[in-house]
Amino acid sequence: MFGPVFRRWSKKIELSEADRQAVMGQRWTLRSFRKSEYIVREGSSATECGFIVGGYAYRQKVVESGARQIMSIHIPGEFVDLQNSLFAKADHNVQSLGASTLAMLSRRDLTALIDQHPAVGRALWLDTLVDAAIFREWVVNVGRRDSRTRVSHLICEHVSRLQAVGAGTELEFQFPITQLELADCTGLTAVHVNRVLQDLRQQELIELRNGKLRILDWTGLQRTGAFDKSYLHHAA
Amino acid sequence: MFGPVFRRWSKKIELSEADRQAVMGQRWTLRSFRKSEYIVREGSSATECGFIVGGYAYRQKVVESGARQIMSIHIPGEFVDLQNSLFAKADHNVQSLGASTLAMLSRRDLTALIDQHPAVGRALWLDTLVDAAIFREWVVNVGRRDSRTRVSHLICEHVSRLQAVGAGTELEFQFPITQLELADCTGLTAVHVNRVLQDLRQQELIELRNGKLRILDWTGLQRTGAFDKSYLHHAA
DNA sequence: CGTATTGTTGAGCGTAGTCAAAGTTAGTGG
DNA sequence: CCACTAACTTTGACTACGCTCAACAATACG
Repeated sequence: MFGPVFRRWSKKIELSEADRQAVMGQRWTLRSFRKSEYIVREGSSATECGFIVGGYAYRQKVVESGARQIMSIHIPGEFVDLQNSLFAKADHNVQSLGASTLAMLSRRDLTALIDQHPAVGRALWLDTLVDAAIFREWVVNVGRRDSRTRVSHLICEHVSRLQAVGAGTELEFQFPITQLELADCTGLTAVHVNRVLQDLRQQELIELRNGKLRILDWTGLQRTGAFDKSYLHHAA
Repeated sequence: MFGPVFRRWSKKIELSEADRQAVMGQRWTLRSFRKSEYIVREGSSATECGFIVGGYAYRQKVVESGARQIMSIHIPGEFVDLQNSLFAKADHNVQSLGASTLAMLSRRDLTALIDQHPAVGRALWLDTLVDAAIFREWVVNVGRRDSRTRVSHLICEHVSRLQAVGAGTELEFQFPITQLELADCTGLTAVHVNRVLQDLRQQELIELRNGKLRILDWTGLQRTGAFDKSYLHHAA
């Protein structure tokens, strides 16, 4: 359960065995979420904070017109509502992408943990800095790239992050994202995403079907997506 | 010189007199930048870190096609390359908007300061969390709002942040942003920004001319920009 | 005073959006 | 296990918002 968390942290900071034990020794509560279920709601005061054990989750905001914009997708081992729980009120929503399981900890326990183990606090800080780098990249993606590049870039980022926590170099993942969600990630419409996906499939770059993503040409996909992973700050 | 910094921090965290003295006692170096001059370059390893004393700066990335996307604009009192200096390599550029002056500190001094004064470290962490909230809002702005709303929202954010550091409730600011820069903030072209600005002027919402911004109708502007400042986390 | 930068205008175009309907897959309960 | 339904994907025709290109005007600047 803690594997992905420590694997991620180990690339950025060294934790002592005591730090690790402290993290594992917390009173984590496992909670399951169904597809599209809300994990955190904008405006609520988060009393809990947690990381993903299985599945995916995304951050999201809904604008006046009713349109939704997704701002990031999170994978196992990542904390999803740290930012929200450190502020008085959550400024965005978090939803489950497909079904997911999270390990939750009370805000109180979390602050105590950070106080007693500064290295853990530092790790969490670095996490939020990487998160910020990813948000910046998304501004660029949505602001200055065409539809094909946008969608490809998104896929590249996701695959690259999975690889970094050791999901291996597999070229076939379970990725239960719908075209509507993909559209909300890229600032496009579902109809247009559909056309882009057909194009990418025809170019034999990827195949995304029935919640399963298959990378057919990883190099070509990175080229098409103008992807340079340095903003992810994966050591090595 | 430190006024805006402490004014901002005081809304989120309490600093002791010792903390404050420690900050002011550092060996800050003042540096001036000309319009559009680079403050940090992508790929460089930042050895210094600093905050804006006067003027503005923005974060930016250039994509393959040569297009530039601006990801945030920073005002006096804000730290601009904290994120970059905590990583091995900067993952984006920082440029001066108009002429600006920054107070710089070596990375080494900064880390020492944080270690000796945890409250200062905490304040900086909260800063980066607010930064992240702003990046998220920009993703939404660029991804899901039409051009008029986008430009209005950007202006609202800027004014709102200035007010928060006590630039008063003035309705006329010096804001030396060009239409090209505005376009790079919003993911539009300079030509289209020009047309949007004419529209906003005609609707008697704002007037932006010769580097001077005048708010004619603050309520109307917020409505047009679908602006809700809660994501800025200004206490009170 | 001359030159570079920025702002403005117009005409035509194209990427992505809208709307609507049919086809497909997944999920649920009888 | 099948039937029914809801969610998602695909297709086509048409539209529109914002882009491109190009030229000219105004402003800032050295």
